[in-house]
Amino acid sequence: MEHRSISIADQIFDQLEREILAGKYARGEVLSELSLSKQLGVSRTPIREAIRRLEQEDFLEESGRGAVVVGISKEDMEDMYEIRLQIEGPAARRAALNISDGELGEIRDVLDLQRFYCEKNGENSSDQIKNLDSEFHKIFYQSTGSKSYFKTLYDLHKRMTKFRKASVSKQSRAMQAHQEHEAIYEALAAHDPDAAEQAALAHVRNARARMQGMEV
Amino acid sequence: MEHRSISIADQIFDQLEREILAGKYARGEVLSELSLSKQLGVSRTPIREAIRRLEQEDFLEESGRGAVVVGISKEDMEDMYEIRLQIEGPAARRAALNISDGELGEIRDVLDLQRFYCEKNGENSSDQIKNLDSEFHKIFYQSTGSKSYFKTLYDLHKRMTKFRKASVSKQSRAMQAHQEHEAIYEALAAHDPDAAEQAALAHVRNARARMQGMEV
DNA sequence: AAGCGTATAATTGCATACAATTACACAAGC
DNA sequence: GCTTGTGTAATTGTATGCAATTATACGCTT
Repeated sequence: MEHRSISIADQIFDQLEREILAGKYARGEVLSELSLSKQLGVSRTPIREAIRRLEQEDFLEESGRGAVVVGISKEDMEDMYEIRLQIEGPAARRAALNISDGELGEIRDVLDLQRFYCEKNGENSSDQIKNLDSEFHKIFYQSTGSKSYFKTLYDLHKRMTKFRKASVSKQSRAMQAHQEHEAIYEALAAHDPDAAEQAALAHVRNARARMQGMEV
Repeated sequence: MEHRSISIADQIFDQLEREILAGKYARGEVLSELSLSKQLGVSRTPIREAIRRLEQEDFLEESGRGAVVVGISKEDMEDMYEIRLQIEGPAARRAALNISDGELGEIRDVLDLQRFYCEKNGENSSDQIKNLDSEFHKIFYQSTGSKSYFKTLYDLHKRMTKFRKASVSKQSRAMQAHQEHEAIYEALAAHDPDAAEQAALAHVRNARARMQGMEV
């Protein structure tokens, strides 16, 4: 084999990351190795590894007693939107030029599912919509063909997801975001850099506007 | 105490990161937990933790047999310069407005030392100059007062450092970079956003030009 | 009642043992 | 000659034990 198999530590890292991004843990909440290990039925070692990696990602922060969940301030959010407004245009241009048919298909599937959940508006639709939102941006950024654009933008996106707990839960806003995603998709499918840039920037601007109407 | 004390794992993480950035390990080289633990005289546990954090930072990559040092392509470097050109201007403007006297003093000290090593051009001046270069950018980015600008730009800078093995070793280029740093310092000390933006962008452009004349 | 010091409980840091996986070499078969 | 299979060595994955650090509660002093 070329790669190590998926370890317990990997699974726990993914799970904790997902849960943190989903807002399961309040900011400032303490995660202790021992309690997590008892709760999840594994030893402290893989838990420890997952926590350390999350600390490295700045999702957790060490303190005297356990790892605490870090919060994001509204100012941080504004800064991240500002940064995205500067680099997401060129990224969209690249994506329009480089995106493959396979990637377009993946995005198409994601968007169809997203529309489904938006219209359904069921019990846990909110989490699903947020996951699909991440998936959309992941493929979009990957299609730039640039490791650095992808890493920079996707890191920002993950960070921002943590803040958007309640934001996308309102159906009208979720639908609005979905339609902006569709516009980006159209531009990418047409391999039109100008349209892609415009659509991507409009999406960031609108997302920022939606965020600003919220309380922290 | 509020914080955990500096652990062996932390020290090893710092050391390995520094060594990787200094180019001690060739790209593709394999770091095994056991050999590192024997070599450094500690158990595998802290080694393991350091390696996992470095993997999280994309400096190492897991493979079937140990963690391998990841390389950076010239294309990646170009992309990172492109990204920096887009966000380093606004960052410099913020820094000019927000920087404290304390931070200005720290930068002053770093630049004086850097000049010293540039003129000395001794045996291991190259490593020192590179460390001071990182230190300069670290303080510079911190002085934006924005966590997100700092994280985004400093991440990019660390990544790029890995590539610049031989670049700053040439004395003339090191001195050139130093003078560009001085120009940024002047603008920051004068709290002049326009000048800071110009100086920062000029530095990025020149660094890119210096890089482009190199072989991979 | 407020502050300080100590004892104790909880938690992390590290080491080590063992299991499981993976890679590698070498030989057999086609 | 190339592939395939097997055995062995090397390496990682996980659990656990113990030491050390840290936080917390409680009693003492002022």
